[in-house]
Amino acid sequence: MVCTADDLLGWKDFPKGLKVLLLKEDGISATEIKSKLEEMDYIVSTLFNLDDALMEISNKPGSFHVAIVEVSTNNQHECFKFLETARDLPTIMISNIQCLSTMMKCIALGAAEFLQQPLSEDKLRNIWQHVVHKAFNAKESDLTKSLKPIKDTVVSMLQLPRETNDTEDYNLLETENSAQSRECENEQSTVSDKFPAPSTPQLKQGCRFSDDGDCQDHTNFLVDKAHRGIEGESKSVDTTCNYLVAETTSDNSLAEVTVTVDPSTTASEAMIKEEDSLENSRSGSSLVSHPQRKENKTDSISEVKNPRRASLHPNPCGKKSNRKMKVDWTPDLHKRFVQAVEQLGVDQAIPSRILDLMKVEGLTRHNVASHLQYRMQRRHIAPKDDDRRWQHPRDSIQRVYPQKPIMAYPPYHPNHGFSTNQFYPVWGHPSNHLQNIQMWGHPGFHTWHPGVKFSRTAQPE
DNA sequence: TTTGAAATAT
DNA sequence: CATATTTCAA
Repeated sequence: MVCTADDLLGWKDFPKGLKVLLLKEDGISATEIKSKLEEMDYIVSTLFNLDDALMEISNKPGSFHVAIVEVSTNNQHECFKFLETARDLPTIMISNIQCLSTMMKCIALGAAEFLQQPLSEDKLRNIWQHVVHKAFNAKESDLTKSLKPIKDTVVSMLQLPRETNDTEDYNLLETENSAQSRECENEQSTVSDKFPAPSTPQLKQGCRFSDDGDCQDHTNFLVDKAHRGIEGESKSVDTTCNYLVAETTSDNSLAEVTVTVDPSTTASEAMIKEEDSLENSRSGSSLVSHPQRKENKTDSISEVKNPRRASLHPNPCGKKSNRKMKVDWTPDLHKRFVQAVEQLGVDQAIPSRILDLMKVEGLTRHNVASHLQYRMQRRHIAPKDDDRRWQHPRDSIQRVYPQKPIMAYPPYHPNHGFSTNQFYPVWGHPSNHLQNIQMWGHPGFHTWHPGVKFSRTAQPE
């Protein structure tokens, strides 16, 4: 092993020490590539035929981080076999031939990338990306001994120093956000913590960390995303990142689009909502970043964090607000909320589940709970107006429940048109808001008693 | 630990 | 007042 988890701190120049298996029949150019890679501090083992290579990886499983395999017209079969055998090893195909079907087959068999020769330095230098990609896509249990340290390292690099100290940081985050636009290039000791996070239109800046249990740091988010397959199978490792974002279109339907975000510009999109802020441009409300105050749950690498960071960013306002910034419940955000609730049905519509369904990064369960409560109260006080605002004109997800609203209905009803203008969210028919309150409070209680008010606790009026 | 309601803050 | 967060008891 090049590096164990304990070596993390010592792993200064990240790609350094990654072990590369080079399978290439042409010894001369193999040597060339090898030496180039070694200049970049990769550790290269050259194998000249398939059998040796396969033996190497089977004898010492986990002893390579990445493989580079040359495919030619003659050895395709062998290459395919390699790919099939070495599924766990990120494998980069290199070739002098340009055969689409060969390329496709390689990729289909799991090749990480197909590179045309000659190989540029950049291509070679960046092969580590596939290792990281692999490390993050593999299930925790599948992480080999060689992959685990990689992941840990990357995690530690992405880890935010700011999470230990509280309040001070988020003001600086704001200032940073405006200016940090291109801080992505030279990361060494101060590794970027602005790793571009996926963002939704509502949440233009994807870096909001909450301090409670809902906190998902970027790393976790990425991992999570990978596990859910949201990001798709894209193995291409580029300098840009593909993000899947949800976009609310004008007709109120939720569409998913993939956008390509250049990491260097992502942050410029960040917008912080603050009372004095120069008007947030319309397009985006935004969640804002938070002070981190309590424990950091980043067990394994907690000591990696960089305490200097805090002092780097004096709090310009001297303001010590521990209070979280408000979440701006934009119509779009609210829409997602409503849809989540509808999908769940009233029985299941509890904050944590709603939160799950909403899939809005940075939003906390508390936010959702609060919103839930608030909306319910509103409903109680001013049912009419509010209800109107809740409805989604062309969105047929909503149903009218003339009778007892029971939950069991399919999650989506894409184009179900209603001709009535009596659209009310399942939980909130204006004339029944009291009952609804009762129902929300007591999911198990199914009898519907119009006009009877229930509440869990006495309501001081 | 999570929830809904109540208390507060902005 | 509106609307969010925080607190708190269950």
